[in-house]
Amino acid sequence: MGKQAPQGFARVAEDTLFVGVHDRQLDPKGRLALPASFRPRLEPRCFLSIGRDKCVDILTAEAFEAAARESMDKVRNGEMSLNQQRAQASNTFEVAIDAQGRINIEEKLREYAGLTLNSRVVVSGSFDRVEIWEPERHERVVLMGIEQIAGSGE
Amino acid sequence: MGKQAPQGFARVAEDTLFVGVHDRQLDPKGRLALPASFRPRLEPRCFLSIGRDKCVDILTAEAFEAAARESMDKVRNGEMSLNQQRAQASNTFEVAIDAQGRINIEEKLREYAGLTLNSRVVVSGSFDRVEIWEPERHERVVLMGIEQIAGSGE
DNA sequence: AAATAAGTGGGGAAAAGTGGTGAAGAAATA
DNA sequence: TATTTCTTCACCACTTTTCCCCACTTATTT
Repeated sequence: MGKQAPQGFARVAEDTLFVGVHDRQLDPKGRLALPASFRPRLEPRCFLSIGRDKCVDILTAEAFEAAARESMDKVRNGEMSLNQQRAQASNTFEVAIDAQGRINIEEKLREYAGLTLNSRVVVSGSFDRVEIWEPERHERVVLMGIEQIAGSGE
Repeated sequence: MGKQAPQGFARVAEDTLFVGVHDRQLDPKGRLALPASFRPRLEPRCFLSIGRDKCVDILTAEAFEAAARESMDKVRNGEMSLNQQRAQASNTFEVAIDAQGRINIEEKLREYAGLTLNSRVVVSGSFDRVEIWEPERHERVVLMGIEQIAGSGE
C-alpha cells in the first residue's frame, strides 16, 4: 500500500508524531479500530490510560514506561501522592492490537471519558500521544483552544 | 511481554510493571484468583504483606527481597523502628499459587484490609507491586488520585 | 467504474474465573 | 495410643467471559 497522509497532514511528521483527527465507531464490544496511520507505532501492544480533561490516552509502550518511571520517582520525592500513582496504574491497561487493527477499551476508561458503546468517538493525534474523545467534549475543548489562540492576539 | 527482571539492584523492575484493576470474588475459603496477566510475574510463589493505607500488597519474590533489605537498612539508619520491622516481617506471608492461579489470603491480612470472605475485592496494579483492596476503600483512594490528575474543571 | 485498502460486525473457540468435592494432615479427646 | 473431628490443601468440573478469526460494508484511489 502507499503511504497515506490523512487529511493532508505532512508526511514527515506522521512518522514521529501523532496528528490528525479520525471519527470512529466504538462497537458493541468496546472495540475501536485505530487509524491505520497510527498502527505501526502502537503495535503490537500499547497502553490505555486516563488522560487530562476526561479523555483516554493511548501511549506507546516506550512512552508508558517513561511516564510510569517518572511517576514512581515523583512519589519517592514526595512530588506526587501515592494515591495518584494508584489512580494512574489502576486506570492504565495494556492492550493488544488485533489483526484488524483494533483495541479493546475497558469499561472503566469508557466511563471516565464518557464513551458509550455503539456510538461515535474521536481519535485524535496529540503529537506524543493519541487521545480518544467523546465527540462533543472534544469539540468543546478544541473550540476553547481556538478561542485562546485567537484571544491571545488581541 | 514480561521479560525476566534483571538480577541486581533495580529498585523497580524495569520490564515488569503491574497495571489495571480487576474485580474478583474472595471465596469462602479465603482464596483469590489472580488476574491472568499478573501470574507469570508472581509464579510460582509470591509474598503477601500489609500495605500502606490498609490494603494487602502482593510482591514478587524479587520485590520482596528488595523491600526487606530496604527495611533492614532503615532500621540500621534509625529511619524505622525495630518494632516496625517486626510488624512488617510478622505480617508477611509466602504463598503458593495453585493450578487455578489462586492464592490464599491469611486471616490476619484480610482483617487488616477489611476483606470479608465470600465478597468482592479489587486487585489493582500499582506499577511495582499489586494491591488487594476492599472495593469501597479502593474507589475512595483512586477517586482522590483521579481528581488530582484530572485537575481541571467540569 | 473497478480495485484496493480501511472500517465494522458477528460467531466460534479457547481461556479465565468460580465453586465444589475429596484426600491428606493436624489437633483433640477418650 | 487409637479414634474421631476439624482444618487445610489440591484437584476436578462447570460457567462465563474474552479473544481471535472470518466475512461484509464503506470509503478511497486510479
